[in-house]
Amino acid sequence: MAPMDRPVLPLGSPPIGAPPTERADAVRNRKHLLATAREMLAEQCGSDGLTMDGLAERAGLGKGTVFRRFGTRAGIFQALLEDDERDFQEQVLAGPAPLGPGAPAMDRLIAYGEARIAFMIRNRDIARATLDGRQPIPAGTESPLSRTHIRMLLGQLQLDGADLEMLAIQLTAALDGPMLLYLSSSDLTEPTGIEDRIGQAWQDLIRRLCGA
Amino acid sequence: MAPMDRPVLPLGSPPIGAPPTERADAVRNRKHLLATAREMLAEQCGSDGLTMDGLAERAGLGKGTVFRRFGTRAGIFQALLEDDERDFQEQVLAGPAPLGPGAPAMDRLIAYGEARIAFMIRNRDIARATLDGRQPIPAGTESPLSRTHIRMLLGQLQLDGADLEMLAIQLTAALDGPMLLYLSSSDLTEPTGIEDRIGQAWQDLIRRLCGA
DNA sequence: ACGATAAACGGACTTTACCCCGATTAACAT
DNA sequence: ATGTTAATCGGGGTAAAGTCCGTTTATCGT
Repeated sequence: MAPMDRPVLPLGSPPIGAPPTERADAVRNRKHLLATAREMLAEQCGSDGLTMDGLAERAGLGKGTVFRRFGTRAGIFQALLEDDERDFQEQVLAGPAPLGPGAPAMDRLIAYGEARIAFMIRNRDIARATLDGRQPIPAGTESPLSRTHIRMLLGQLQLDGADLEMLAIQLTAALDGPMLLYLSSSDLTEPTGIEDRIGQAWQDLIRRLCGA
Repeated sequence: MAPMDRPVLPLGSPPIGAPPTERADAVRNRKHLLATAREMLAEQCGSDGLTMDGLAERAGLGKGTVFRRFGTRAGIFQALLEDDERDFQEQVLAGPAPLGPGAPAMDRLIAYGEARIAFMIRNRDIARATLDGRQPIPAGTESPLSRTHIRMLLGQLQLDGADLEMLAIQLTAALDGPMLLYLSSSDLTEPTGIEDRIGQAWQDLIRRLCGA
């Protein structure tokens, strides 16, 4: 018999705990499902109308596969949003200042807020569909990026005596909350320049926070 | 034939547009349903386990009635939360300072935040269950009180040049967001004194905003 | 009191999210 | 190449949300 203590993990991929690699067909199926989901969203204009059965059938796969990949209906939208966040994230980590590195922390914070607001308005339907009242918490997906990035920038400001972790959570909520919870979809669609208004308010909030 | 231009509205009750009065049996049934819902929540410890069929059966009513009264599953939790908010609201409007009137606006704002945080932690299960990703927006229920009250207090502060409506929305989000979206239920249950920590962060946030 | 009317009731029906488990197939070592 | 293993695939099954419409009942004018 072969020894049982040889390393099973292929040395790569996500940390520990998650299955080391994802089988090739699984990867292929996930991409295919996400692409199909986007098609359906584009055609039917609205996150309703995207049903699990419908998605499975259109993708030519079994219903079980869809659920194993995404766990829940909200999970699909979380995956879609995560996907859209990828290049956004790259702009933040390595793009031009002030969104990217190189500018003073406060300027980056303001720039990040404005970019995030635009992103959330653009993707408001998908973002709202990630919410699921019966699931414990939207978990990872919901702005681990926002929270982490804001936390980092706060650390570079001179805010003595503040609980930076908690402040980061509050600011993340102040950033996403309006689009996620408090402004109706029609508010966000109106040509009133609501985006600029929210952005302006964010800038004002940050400036006051910094005592400037 | 009787003249058709006599007033049909019984001169009272909500503004215009809504049916003037609610029939007696409708009122009775709503109260009964809410009470039954509370019983079920208390017994089964958790907002799951409260099903529309189950509620209807236990209340001895038809399913159609439940849906006409509350529209949706989330609607039940919104009604429950609204109900719980009633006495909270009274403390705010007419209770002792600094939560009630009589204290400086900043003190009231801080006191309101702390009270609201405690309230949201106490009712976190119900509050989260009011969220429904497929519905346009949690609508009225979701903190018209918070937003309005915060807006009012902001008006009493000397924040020149701020968009007070939008700032009120952002602060409402900063207040409810942590419990609603970003802290897991286990975080909120831990005996770590998380409540004080969030409250402290809120106080700090408000003080910085006011430049103090 | 009583009849007309509009609202509320009730439960069967449809749709959809989510579960389960036997069949299938990729990944890897020999 | 090929056998072994473990994960994936697939689709039928369950339960719960939400809809519909015929029936019942409260309300109000006479």
